[in-house]
Amino acid sequence: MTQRTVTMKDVARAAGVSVMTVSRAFKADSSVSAAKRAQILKLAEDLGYVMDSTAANLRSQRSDFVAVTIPSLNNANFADTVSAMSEVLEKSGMQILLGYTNYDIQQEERLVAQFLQRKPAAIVVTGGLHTDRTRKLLANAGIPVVQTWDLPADPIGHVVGFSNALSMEPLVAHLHTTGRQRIAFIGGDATGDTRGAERRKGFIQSMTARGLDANRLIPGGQVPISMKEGAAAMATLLSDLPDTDAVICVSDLSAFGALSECARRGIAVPDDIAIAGFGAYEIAGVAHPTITTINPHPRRIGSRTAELLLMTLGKKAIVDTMRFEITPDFVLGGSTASRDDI
Amino acid sequence: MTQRTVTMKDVARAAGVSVMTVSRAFKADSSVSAAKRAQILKLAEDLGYVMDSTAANLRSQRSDFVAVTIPSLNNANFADTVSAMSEVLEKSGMQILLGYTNYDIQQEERLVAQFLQRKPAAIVVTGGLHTDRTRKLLANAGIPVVQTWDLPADPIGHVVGFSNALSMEPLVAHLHTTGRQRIAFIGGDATGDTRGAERRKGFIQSMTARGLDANRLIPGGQVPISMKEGAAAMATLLSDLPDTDAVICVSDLSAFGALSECARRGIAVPDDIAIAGFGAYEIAGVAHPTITTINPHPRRIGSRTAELLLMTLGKKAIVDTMRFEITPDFVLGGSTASRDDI
DNA sequence: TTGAAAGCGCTAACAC
DNA sequence: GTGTTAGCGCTTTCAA
Repeated sequence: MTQRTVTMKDVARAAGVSVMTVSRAFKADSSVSAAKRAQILKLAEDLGYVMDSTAANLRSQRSDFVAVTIPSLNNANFADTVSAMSEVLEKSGMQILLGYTNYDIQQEERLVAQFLQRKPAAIVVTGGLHTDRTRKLLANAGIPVVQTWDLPADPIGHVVGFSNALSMEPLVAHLHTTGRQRIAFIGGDATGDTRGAERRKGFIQSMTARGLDANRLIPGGQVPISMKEGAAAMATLLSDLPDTDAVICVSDLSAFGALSECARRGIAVPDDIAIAGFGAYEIAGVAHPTITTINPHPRRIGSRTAELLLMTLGKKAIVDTMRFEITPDFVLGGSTASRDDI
Repeated sequence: MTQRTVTMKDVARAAGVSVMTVSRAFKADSSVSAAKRAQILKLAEDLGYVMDSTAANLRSQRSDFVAVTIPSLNNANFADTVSAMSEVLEKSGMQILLGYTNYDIQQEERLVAQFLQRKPAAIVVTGGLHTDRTRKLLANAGIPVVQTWDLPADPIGHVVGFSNALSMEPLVAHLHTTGRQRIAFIGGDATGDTRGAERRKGFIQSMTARGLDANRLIPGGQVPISMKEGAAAMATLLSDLPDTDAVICVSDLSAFGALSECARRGIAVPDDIAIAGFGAYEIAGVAHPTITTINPHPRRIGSRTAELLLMTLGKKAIVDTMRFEITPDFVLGGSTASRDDI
């Protein structure tokens, strides 16, 4: 419980060397004799020395961490993206500074401003919609910027994402070709969830392109639309538009809520109504029946982002921006089996 | 895209004042004239100035962030704890530096070491089991330490948690008094998940105290035991010990997996077998039937921790350690309804 | 209310 | 291989 913190100077004095030698002993690639290094590291450990990376970063004018903002901590898909990113980055000795925006671009602005004060090596944000000030801060930060989980029309820097709108097409195609005609959409109306809104927009486009009625839109409520809200929306759908024969939900969580509401009411899925989701969350593969969904490959988004950063950070200047497009995959579940198959 | 970063000096020159005045203008409580402050802040914004908190922290020898480690990002309960903590802390202008250990105390050691290099104002860890070096690092850090989600016998600093072992008692009591005799336990065997292990231990104690057989223990597999593993464990249970009439799962996620396995096999819950979980995850309230569970109040753990820190950080020295015990609540669901009720 | 000087702990740059 | 000097951008301290 010593109160004065042990500094490099203390270690240097104890080892009878200069602080510079101690500094070098802590860097792998330097030119300290092996014996001296071992002695210094041992001594440092005994003294309880902890390097002050605040000072190191200030002096060297660089840091070994990447700032990342996600909409919500409590979302397995974003968590997977961050985990995968982290696994790649930590191999190069980099860390992630994680923050969440609560699906609020004002909150994002505050977070980005705070993060930039810490001088990260790069910054990764989720989505392509930001406040003007956030855009300005990011553009002027002088570090690599990556926007993920989206394909912004007017990107700030690098992009690793997919089209949320186009991701709905395989679902609509599948439902239509398996004989569904009156297809509804749950969610995508929540303020802040731009990706959900994009998916609803894509649903409308795909329906309209097929000459199907795209007006069966059920609001999902507060962002992030959860299981309970999915169940409530399903209840609304069943009472307002009882002839609906299929429903696409903005995520698997709401789809599971919808599914459980059907179970509760004794409505057969997929016989009476087909249900599809988005995200390929674990529950889609475990629910009974399993839920047809779209896998946007969250881990791939994370690892591609990390690889991109490792490439870029080697360079002295930000030469040009890159754009990685991820292709979401259709995942067939029991919840949309065609009636003929039953 | 200017490459040289704008510093306080640049702002000072532009405003025709000293850097000290600029510095003061950025602190709320200082003594700069209102007009000058407004002018300086405006100028700073125009120049794209971003304060370097690396330098500020180094000079002032303090920081405005709290380091937090959790076992996994992908866990709604830990996410809730962090969210609640964050909401309280940000009112005092503090931020959270979040890292996850992947349920591995070696990984935790690395993370704690890295976090301490950044000189956080305090550090919060999940659980009470750490490597010797982690304990030493935490004890010597000279900052408040909080262990959460557990009640360690030999705490390092403050504690905000509950007894995972004792949390099983209400479940066993409930199942026993509603006529269940042959009760199994799924999970709690995964290396790294000490809280799961504690719950299994508590299950055995509660069963033994009632003179019930506590040997129906089904391994859940890799940590964190998920829905799929819960389903697989249920399959094992049903084939190995078919006369089992109730099962407690280490978490609601595995409980839901178990429930869905029963649905798949046409086994009636709770008629043929009762299922209970732990954690009061959203799915427990949405599944059909709803799942009986224990609510450990993850948000309360987070907000209590944050309040404790705000109290402590005001003081100059760490005076004495505090211990907040959270009381988990029993939540009755349909998955354990007594047979007479059916 | 404002400014000048000093220095937080470390590393870049250069010397030997 | 090792040491010396200077200084990263800010805030503490003291003076005016």
